[in-house]
Amino acid sequence: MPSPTAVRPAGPPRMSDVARLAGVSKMTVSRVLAGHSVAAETRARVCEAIDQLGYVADAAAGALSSGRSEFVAVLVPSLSSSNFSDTVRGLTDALEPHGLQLLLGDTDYDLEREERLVRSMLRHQPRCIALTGSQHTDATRKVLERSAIPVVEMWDLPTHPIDTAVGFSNVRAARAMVRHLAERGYRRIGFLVGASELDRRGLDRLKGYQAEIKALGLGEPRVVRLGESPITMSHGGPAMAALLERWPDTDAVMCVSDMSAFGAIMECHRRGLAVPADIAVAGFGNFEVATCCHPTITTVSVDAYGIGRRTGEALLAALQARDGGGPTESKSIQIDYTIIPRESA
Amino acid sequence: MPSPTAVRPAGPPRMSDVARLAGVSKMTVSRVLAGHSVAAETRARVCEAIDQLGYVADAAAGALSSGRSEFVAVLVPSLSSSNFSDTVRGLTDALEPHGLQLLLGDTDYDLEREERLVRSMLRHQPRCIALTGSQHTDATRKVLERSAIPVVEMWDLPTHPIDTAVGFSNVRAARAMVRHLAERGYRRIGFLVGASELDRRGLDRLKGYQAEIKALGLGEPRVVRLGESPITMSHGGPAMAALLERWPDTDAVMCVSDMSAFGAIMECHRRGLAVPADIAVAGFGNFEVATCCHPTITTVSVDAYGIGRRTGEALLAALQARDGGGPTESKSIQIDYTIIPRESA
DNA sequence: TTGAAAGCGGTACCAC
DNA sequence: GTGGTACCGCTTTCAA
Repeated sequence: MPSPTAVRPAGPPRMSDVARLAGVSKMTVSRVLAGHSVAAETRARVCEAIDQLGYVADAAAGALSSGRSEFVAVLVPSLSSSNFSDTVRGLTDALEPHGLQLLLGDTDYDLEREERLVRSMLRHQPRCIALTGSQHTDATRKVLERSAIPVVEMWDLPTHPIDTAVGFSNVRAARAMVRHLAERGYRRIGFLVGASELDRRGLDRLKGYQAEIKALGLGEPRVVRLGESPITMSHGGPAMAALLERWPDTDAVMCVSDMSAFGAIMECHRRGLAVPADIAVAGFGNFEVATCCHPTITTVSVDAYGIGRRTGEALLAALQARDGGGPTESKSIQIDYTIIPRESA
Repeated sequence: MPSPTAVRPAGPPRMSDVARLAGVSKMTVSRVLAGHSVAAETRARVCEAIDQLGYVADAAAGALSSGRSEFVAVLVPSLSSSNFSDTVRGLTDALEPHGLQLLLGDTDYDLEREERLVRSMLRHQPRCIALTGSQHTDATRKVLERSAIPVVEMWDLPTHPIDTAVGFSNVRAARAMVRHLAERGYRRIGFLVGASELDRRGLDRLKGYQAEIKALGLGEPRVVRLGESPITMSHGGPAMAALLERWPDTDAVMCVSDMSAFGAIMECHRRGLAVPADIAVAGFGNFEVATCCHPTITTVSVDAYGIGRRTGEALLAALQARDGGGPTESKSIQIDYTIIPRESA
């Protein structure tokens, strides 16, 4: 025996329910929610009704109706790398206060997967999107262009960014580290990096290493390529072993990340090699392990959080420019990096 | 001079555009997209039109119309902890093949923030939601109940789960580790943990430590509470220092996580203490650092990925049960943990 | 300051 | 197998 007024089967309350309870129209409820001007008394009644019903506005309906979602799509290669989770935090801090909701995905260093994720996220009509790196499939580029939303590429400074880029030159950062080691008197410098072609930032660091070794006339590069991205702590040990096997007289090792450097140092401990007395080790990224490890690790500090923060700000600026009808000017935003000398090199 | 056919201002193509180009109705396009039965030839024409226009279906419209989104809300305390990012990966692997999209948020170990995020995510009408831990504000519980979607709590086995739980007893796991150390002959066992009241899993481990120390008659507990969650590598050093200051004759230390244990071991290195000869150290979580560190760290291995995976499966089951009209049976799913003896203890 | 009507872009449902 | 129609829940627009 259904009561004559209760027609809807059940389900959560709707805006019309709130309106009825408050004795106003849907529009007034909508205005209260949007923070538009409504008589204080009316507003109070509406708020009370909302509370009483536990009303939660449907974002999908709102997005459909207004033609704008509150999503920002964000793609990083790996969520478990502290690098990228710091970047995500920066993005969150920049965007959340503006009522934007991150739609997060990890590509697992796989460009095909990136493409799938981009497509999937685009279905939700994000206001803008942040990608990591400058390498994307042609299809990804095309679909992004067609979507016509602001795009920021992070962690790199591509020569031809899709739109805006926030990052630094991994090539130059690596060169700076080679110079640092050379200035300390090291001459037989090796480099440990992953074997995968997918980690462009790692490959850029390798390229920088090779270039500077050549520029300084330090002989043949001593490169060990081993393991998959993301490079983790387990990488450094075997890579260091391989390096010492092939070039036993190596006096310094640069690693593609602090994770690898840590593994390398532990391998030295196991072999009874003193760091840096017998062999110096340098990392990249200034991860926490670099400061906690014994010895502490000389590294390149990159402001991962800042990359996220600046990316968020760039996206906001692009959205505002768009709303204001202003020109969407694309640019490259350079993030600083610093060599941090510590005990290991 | 706008052409007479081009009425819409611009914007991305719509389903009606695809339909017109393919010479079919919107419904047929919709069916093609949904994989329903459509004549092969018709389907081909529609697909071609989709390709040609670069059409991307609007998920918000679909969700509104069908009354079901493809979102799964997921809340973890911290994205940068490898524990939780492994869990997220497990969830992704379980849910993505079913076309579900993760809506990810990190609470930063803050229950108020969790409440805000839950509210915010609920606006998107997620099909279900996974939370971390068993502690939530009353408002969070209420709003979840009202939402009437399946809820899974991860990483813990609450006595009164909201709905379903996937986890293990942190109390019992910690007790097991105390027993392990006692069996190895250690008697003056300390415990390092964060000072915050917010990390319930850490506090449960502390509780387990205290209970087992008492049960075994190992004297007064030696507890150092220091630092904020999430506990990172930087925690262990100062905490170890504080412990040795207060109880210099300590012969073994349990840490709330491997991160802390690593920091503690490095502190021992700095002080010239041999691990485990002078002092044993045990961790929790079986993080990568535990296997790479020298000495390798004795720890409690927890299947973080499995928690995510099982949670995803539980959510899928709940959704199916719901669709099938079956009863939504709530339950606790127990995840295994194992003591892994290594060099450090 | 408030309300009524139209419609956002899809899908469910029922005819054909 | 395919098309027409109503409608999901909200915001826009315009009128009162």
